[in-house]
Amino acid sequence: MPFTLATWNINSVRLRESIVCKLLEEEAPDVLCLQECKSPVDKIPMDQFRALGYTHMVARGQKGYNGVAILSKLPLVDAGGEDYASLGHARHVAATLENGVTIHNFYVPAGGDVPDREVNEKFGQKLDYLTEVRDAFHANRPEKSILVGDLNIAPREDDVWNHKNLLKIVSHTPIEVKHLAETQESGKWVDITRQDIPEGLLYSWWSYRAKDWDEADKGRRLDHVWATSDIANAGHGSRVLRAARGWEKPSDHAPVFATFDL
DNA sequence: ATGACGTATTCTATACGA
Repeated sequence: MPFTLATWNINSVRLRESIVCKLLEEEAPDVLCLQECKSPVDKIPMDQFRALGYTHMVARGQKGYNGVAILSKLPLVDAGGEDYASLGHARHVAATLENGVTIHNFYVPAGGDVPDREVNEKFGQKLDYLTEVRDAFHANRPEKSILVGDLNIAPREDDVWNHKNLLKIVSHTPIEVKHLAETQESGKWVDITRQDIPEGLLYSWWSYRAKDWDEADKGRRLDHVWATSDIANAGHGSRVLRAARGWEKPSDHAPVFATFDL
């Protein structure tokens, strides 16, 4: 049975409960992975989501920051959440579907402003986080798995509005791209979005600070859908719901979708 | 080059986002 999955950095699930419901009603993915819920798990507004058919949730949360959740119409089994780099943050959760597919939902650290770990501890934490994830996949090679989330790195030249201008901007520096590539390689992950849409500019995030985000279009592709190579050929139908960036009181991220025939 | 905006908590200021 094919299923459709979406990943969305929601930037407060409680403040944006209404647009989460709008997405669930209008697009009806089978599974929705959220990042930056900024809420303890027990304060996520599950009743509204449940009423729309999303009766299953696996989540990790904390007060104020971070937080990841997997909402689903399909039954889920909690497959754990790891505190990579021992930051004490809720940035990862995994769940397994009845078809045996495990979904990993990540919110990788943003990394601060200065791309130098000697002067900016957060940048080092971002690199260390990716290194720990890389080593975990190397030690235990995933199979039948999907990895989604806000990875906070736009790896390709056509994942950003201006490659040259962003080479020294956190999210597009060569060392971050290298760390992300090593993490991808260690799990034999296939970038499903770029498998489906191999060419051309593609973004999933636009800053709140632009006067007209749509007109300026200074975006970055920070949100990703990967799958292990054994199921990558089942992935198709990738798209970014750019319109959601223009909804009322939007997140600065747009949802990214993919469908898997499994 | 800078600053632009938005959210949550510590709440009329600060930390964080990228």
